[in-house]
Amino acid sequence: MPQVRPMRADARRNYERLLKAAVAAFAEHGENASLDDIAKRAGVGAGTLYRHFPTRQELLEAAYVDHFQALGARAGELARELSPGEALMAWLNELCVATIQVRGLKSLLGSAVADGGSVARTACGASVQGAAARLVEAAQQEGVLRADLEPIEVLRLAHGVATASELADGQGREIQRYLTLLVEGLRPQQAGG
Amino acid sequence: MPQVRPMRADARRNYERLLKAAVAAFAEHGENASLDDIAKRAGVGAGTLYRHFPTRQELLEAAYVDHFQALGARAGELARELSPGEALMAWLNELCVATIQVRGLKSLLGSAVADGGSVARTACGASVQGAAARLVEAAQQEGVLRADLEPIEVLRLAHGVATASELADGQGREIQRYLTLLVEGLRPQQAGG
DNA sequence: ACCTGAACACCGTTCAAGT
DNA sequence: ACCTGAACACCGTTCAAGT
Repeated sequence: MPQVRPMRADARRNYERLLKAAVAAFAEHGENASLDDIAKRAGVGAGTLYRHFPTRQELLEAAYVDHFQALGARAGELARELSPGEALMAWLNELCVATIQVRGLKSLLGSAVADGGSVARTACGASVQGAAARLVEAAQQEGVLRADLEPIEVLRLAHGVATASELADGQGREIQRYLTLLVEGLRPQQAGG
Repeated sequence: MPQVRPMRADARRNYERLLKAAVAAFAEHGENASLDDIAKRAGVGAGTLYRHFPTRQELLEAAYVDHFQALGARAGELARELSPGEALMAWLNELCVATIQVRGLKSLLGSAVADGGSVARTACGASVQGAAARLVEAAQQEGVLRADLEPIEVLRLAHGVATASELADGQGREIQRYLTLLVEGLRPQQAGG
């Protein structure tokens, strides 16, 4: 393990200023917020931004790492409070709400579940995938979820539900309905089902 | 009805060149292809592009109108060849394939089913929505599709399935599987269902 | 009525010079 | 080792001048 050298004081301060400015800018303008503007807001040169965050993706991940961790932690809470099936549904619902309502988060969540996505093994992707794996497996053992589903497939389908809900009203009032449709299927329900 | 004045000969020629260049550029670089490059390829000034197509969206719609009409026509063919349930499934499958595989088409299909989308009442949006309405209603009358579904909801969910499939492999090998999951639901299948 | 292309504003990215 | 900010390339959009 190579020692991680501590940052020089000015570097550390600039890093934190950049992160703070990025969080604000992404929240305000979405994932395509101007990098130049972020550097300006942080009071640093453009080159300094690139030194700390060579790609927009890396800056996005750093800006949203708290959200990802919160989603992961939330899975544990729900698993303690609810039955496996209910916990999975409740968590997917919150995931979809965050996907739509937290500006800039959607593309990051998308790449966290994309095939070969660069985020897949970062802290961000890992926490969401780990949470999904635990909830999905518990629901499968209870027999309330198809056994042939991979956790990442459930995440991808939830991303699809969020996308569909976003098309419906841009806010997320249809998330519950579309999630239910996904779980129950589009075929007519059996009487007494 | 105001008479539509025929275009001046040079204007008409430029319009067609722009459209041809746009089709090629969108196919090559996706929906964000450079407008400046399109004008250059067409051999016209940038201003001429804006005169004919004031927004990127309008140029996109013009470039993909054939695809939309083909999708609409395809619904009729499938309705003649298959049962209502099968026709709907087959058409949604083709729709998802086009969503993923035809470069530049996805965002246009998205806005065609978005709430209050500007495309909703253009020829593009109308042909897809009309096709979906006929297939959905036929399937509902056969009793193979939930009666509480609006056609546009089915289109939105299909867009979600396409998105999920795109995350899976970028091509569409999972479309059939994810569509089936949507129709049958994520709950375990009943024995003999 | 339509076209051209220069002009402007904005953004991402790099890099020489500075500390 | 890190920072600054000018420089470059690229793009979208507008508009004065031209036919």
